[in-house]
Amino acid sequence: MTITLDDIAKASGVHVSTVSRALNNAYGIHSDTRAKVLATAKEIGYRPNRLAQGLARGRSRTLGLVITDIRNPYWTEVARGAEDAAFAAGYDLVLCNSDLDAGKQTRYVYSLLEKRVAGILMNAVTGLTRSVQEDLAQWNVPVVLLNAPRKGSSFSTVTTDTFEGGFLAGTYLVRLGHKSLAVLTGRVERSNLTDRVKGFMKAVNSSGEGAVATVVIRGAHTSEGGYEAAKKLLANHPKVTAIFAANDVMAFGVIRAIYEQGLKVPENISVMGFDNLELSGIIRPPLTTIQCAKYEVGQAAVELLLKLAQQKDAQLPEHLVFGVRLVERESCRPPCK
Amino acid sequence: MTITLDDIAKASGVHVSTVSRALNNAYGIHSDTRAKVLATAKEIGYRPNRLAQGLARGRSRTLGLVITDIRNPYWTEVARGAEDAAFAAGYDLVLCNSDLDAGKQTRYVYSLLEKRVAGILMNAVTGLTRSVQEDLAQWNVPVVLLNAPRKGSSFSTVTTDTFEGGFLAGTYLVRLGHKSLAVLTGRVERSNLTDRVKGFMKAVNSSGEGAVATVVIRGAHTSEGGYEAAKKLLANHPKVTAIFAANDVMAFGVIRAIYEQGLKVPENISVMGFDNLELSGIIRPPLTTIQCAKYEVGQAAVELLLKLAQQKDAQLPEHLVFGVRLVERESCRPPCK
DNA sequence: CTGAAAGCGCTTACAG
DNA sequence: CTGAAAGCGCTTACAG
Repeated sequence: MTITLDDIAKASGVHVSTVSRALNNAYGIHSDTRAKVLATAKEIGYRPNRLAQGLARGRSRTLGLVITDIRNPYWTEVARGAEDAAFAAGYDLVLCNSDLDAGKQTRYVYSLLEKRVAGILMNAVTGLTRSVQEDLAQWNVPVVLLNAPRKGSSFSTVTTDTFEGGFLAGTYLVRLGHKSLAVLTGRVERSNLTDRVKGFMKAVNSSGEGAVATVVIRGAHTSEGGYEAAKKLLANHPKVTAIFAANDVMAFGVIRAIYEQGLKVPENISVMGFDNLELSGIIRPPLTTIQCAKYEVGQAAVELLLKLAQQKDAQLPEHLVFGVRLVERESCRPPCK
Repeated sequence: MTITLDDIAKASGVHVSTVSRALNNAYGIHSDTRAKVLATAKEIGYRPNRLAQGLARGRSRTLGLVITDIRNPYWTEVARGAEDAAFAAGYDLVLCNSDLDAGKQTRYVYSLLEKRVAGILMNAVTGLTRSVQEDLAQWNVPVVLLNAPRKGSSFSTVTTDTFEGGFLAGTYLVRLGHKSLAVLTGRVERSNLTDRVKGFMKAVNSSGEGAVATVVIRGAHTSEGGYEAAKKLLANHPKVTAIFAANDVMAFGVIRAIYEQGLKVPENISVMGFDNLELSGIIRPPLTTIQCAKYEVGQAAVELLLKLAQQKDAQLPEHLVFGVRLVERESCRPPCK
């Protein structure tokens, strides 16, 4: 039923190995032969069996993308960039939502390995036990991490300068005159968030303006998480005049919580996000936030992965960092006295 | 370097075919043998080569998901539902963003076919030429479409009752007292949108209230598309008091355009969406919209796909339709006189 | 430049 | 219940 190399071989009167070479554009093939093979392949509607190809070559043209959750708009953008780059290179992308669950993450990784993927893009290896991480390194399949590099790790990374982003945010709010600031961040495991918090803290504490950002509240990095964290914050720390949410989605929840209390943004409380999602410019008030690469991160990560995959043996890990920029919109202003 | 069935066979003193049967839990294996094989497999860290398995079995445990764009939150939800269902069944999901581009769609389909996927989930087959569609049917791989069934098509579908959704929206706005309504919809090819517009029109025209919804403006089904369409509408049809956007994302853009004109929602103009995205309850004003299944659509589509894949030969197509429900929030009210 | 053969790592009738 | 063998559809040294 399905058409194989052998069918082309018979139809064009050459050996199957010659057909293979012609199709793969290998050296040492007479151009007439190649032309004939290509023509009959097209004529009889040949479609290569990628499974057989992968088995023979020892590697498939597939990439794995393991992220927390595709529903987080940040990852959605990253995924789109990754998929576009993969498609452009003739690879396809397997989507894996780990929910940052160690068990799922591990299962995904082994599943990808078993498929002999050409490379793996991952959110983070936090959650993978040391033994799984070693296993992963043993398999000698290129891995690019999408979070900040950890010292001693052998994995490459493509990421954003989140520390700088946090620093910009902190500097901006302090300049606006805020003295009592709060940070809403995600769970501890997400080192990314920690970096932006560190940057923010540094800006606030080193400003010499007497501003303080003692309040750090942790919640899920979702709009619901932001909402809950903000409610807690408003109840316990009424003097806070500016809130830095660790990402825009959390900021959306923060704004909702503030309005529910009968307060307004930015009149009563300033709110800043991080990520600059498309929607952040659309909601009201338009959100002041930190612009960072998302699509480009996914794209660059795939390109790096493919480059690593091209190389013979394991190489030194590479680290790519994208810059950030503050996007001033309407959700922040000086505190009212 | 990699561990194969043969290694297990040697290590446990049985033939490779016995190892295969033990691992696959086939009938007619002595339980002691199985136990021993399983134990040594685990001990030496065996990982099956899915490529070889797929080749031998003639099918891989992979599913393809071809959608317009993962960045559209509607598809994001569908994709997550699909991925969860696939993961639960031990399959993985290849993500394909077609942008509704005929060429890309075609390339994706063939790419999936070449990988011998167990099934394909697709946005729509519009864009595929008749010959590609026939080709697809020939391959005998189950396909589930995520849009309304077309008569004469042999593909199964899992979808939402968008006509009813449009009807609910129209009925609601007319009851509120609106006489001059507008619809903002997407490009013509997206039959889904057409159905919801038809339902809306029917409700308005059959209301007996003298309401009219003549204005239909087409734009991209993105927030930008909604923004542009609304600007045009506001300029040319100042009497319109209610706008039905074909999806929530467009509605976000509509609201932005209205505020930019110095008007307010719902004070001056009511706005309704369709989809009930998570963000629709978070923005201000919270959006009145039509709730429809998204995650569940993806999930059900994968389950149907897997069911079809289980069956021997081609079956009659199945059609699953999810119901809808109006979610009343704050973006609509009676028109001011 | 091309053919013949072995091999990639599994599965699955076929014997026994 | 288990072994031996053929086969899935390619690729790739090895000869010539």
